[in-house]
Amino acid sequence: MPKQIKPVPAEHQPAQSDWPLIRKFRYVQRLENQEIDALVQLHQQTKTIPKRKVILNQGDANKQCLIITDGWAYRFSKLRNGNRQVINYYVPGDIISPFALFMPKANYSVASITDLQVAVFKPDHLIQLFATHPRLGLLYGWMLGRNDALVAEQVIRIGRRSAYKRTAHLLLELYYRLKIVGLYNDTSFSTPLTQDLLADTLGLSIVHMNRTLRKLQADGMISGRLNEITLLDIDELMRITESQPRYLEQTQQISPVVSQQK
Amino acid sequence: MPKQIKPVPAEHQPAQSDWPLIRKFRYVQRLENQEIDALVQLHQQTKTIPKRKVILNQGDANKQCLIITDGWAYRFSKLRNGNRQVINYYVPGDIISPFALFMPKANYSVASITDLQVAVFKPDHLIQLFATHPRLGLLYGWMLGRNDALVAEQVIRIGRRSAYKRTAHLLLELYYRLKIVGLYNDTSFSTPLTQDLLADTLGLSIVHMNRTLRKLQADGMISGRLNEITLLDIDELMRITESQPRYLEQTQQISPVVSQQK
DNA sequence: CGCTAGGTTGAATACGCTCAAAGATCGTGG
DNA sequence: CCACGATCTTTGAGCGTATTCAACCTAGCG
Repeated sequence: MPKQIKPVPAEHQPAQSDWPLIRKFRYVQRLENQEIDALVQLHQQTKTIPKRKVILNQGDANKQCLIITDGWAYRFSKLRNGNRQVINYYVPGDIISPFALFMPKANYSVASITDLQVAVFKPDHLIQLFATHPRLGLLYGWMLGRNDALVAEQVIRIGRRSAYKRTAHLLLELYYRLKIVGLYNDTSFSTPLTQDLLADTLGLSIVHMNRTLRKLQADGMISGRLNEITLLDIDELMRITESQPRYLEQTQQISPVVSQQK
Repeated sequence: MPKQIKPVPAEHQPAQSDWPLIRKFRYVQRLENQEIDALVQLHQQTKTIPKRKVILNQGDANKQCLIITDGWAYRFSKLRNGNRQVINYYVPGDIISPFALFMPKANYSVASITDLQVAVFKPDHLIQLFATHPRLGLLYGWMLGRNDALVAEQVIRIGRRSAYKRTAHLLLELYYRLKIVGLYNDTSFSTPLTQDLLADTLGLSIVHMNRTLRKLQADGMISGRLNEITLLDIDELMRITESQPRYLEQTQQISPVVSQQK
């Protein structure tokens, strides 16, 4: 039973179309009803995946795309010595295997953290989706670009930031991502993360991860546990981490009018 | 005057179509002549960019795509304290701003290392390119997926690998990437990298970068300077870094036959 | 031939790691 | 409803990898 905060309704859209992915798209782009319908189609087939399960192994065939509608997952690589590195998280509205249409095999493993509610679609489905709704193709591309920025940000975090700033920066990022799909509560949000997983995300040891979180707490930056964390001083967090959620938002209309594609 | 090793000719293709980007695509996919022609079109307008110049600033409008045909560049972010983190390199055959069609603004800065020879095209050009040649759309998607793997690999490198392994791993990656576009010589390749730039790529200090390179040399793993480096024991390098150039290659035919898209 | 960017080396320091052990918390079954 | 096990969190102590500071060396270029 996922303990997400109840989503706040977006604008005024029929309940059926209130999937997190659609919410994410509508956050950056006005959608026609037709387009919304087509995206709802993508959510036709749903499936549940138990928590703590490896969904995809490095090298597996990329047979399907999964849209997360509830729960969290992560993409990772495991080294021989047992070290694990988390590349990115998937939260509601994110697609697992977004490149399935283009790449025959998965380059990295993916595992669920919580029980997962997903919509399954065949990669091929995208071909006709984009042919029928070119703007959705552009939105899909936007999503890929956003994912790219997310991973680039992860590089910067672990490459040139101290443990303290890494942690603060990631927490901010998660806050903003969840906010976009409505999974927040003022300056609090809930996560299924453990310190262990966070450590493997930020390239730190568990011990140091713990000490860093304690320090953020002692400094009055955060409060609560990971399962329900509150950012106490967002301005200061933004300042010290030099965060610019710009890479999450890009609020301009992507393509006011797309040239008629035939 | 870029001092690249002279490319070896790929298969048996007219000289005009021997652009690195096309070579990269043909490495993973058989192309029809029509498709090659269309890609050659993309290279119509060329341009030279001087070395050590910032080509794109974080936040700049993504007005054009640049295909590198000669030279190196890198994408990076600069922090307030002066720290710089390199996210990825661009070598011949790579596209700068591949998401320009989808994202209005650049999320990160890009700078040239060497003098750059580039082909310039308008992002919009891709729309009709993909409409006319759907398989090129898939190849473009493949390229984006490959870039994603490249950055993910960078995360793993700096997150959970020692300085020694990071360095070895990056050198191997560069070797394989250059090999695909023909810029290699047995187990040697030339780079315009400095230890300073490498350090900012791998999240190390210059001093430690230097010591690490010295150690790799002392261990008989590499020889020569960065401007013309030789990998002396590729098998061993692959073993200790657990490298799997799979993420660069994915040699399967991406889409034997694409369903007719109208 | 001197300047400048880049490379090299030594020494002291620090950030984060490992090892070790003890508390907390939560789910589950008796 | 309590007890137990499993997972997760916390804390202490010693160590090591990589950092910083400082200096000197080297090579290419004008």
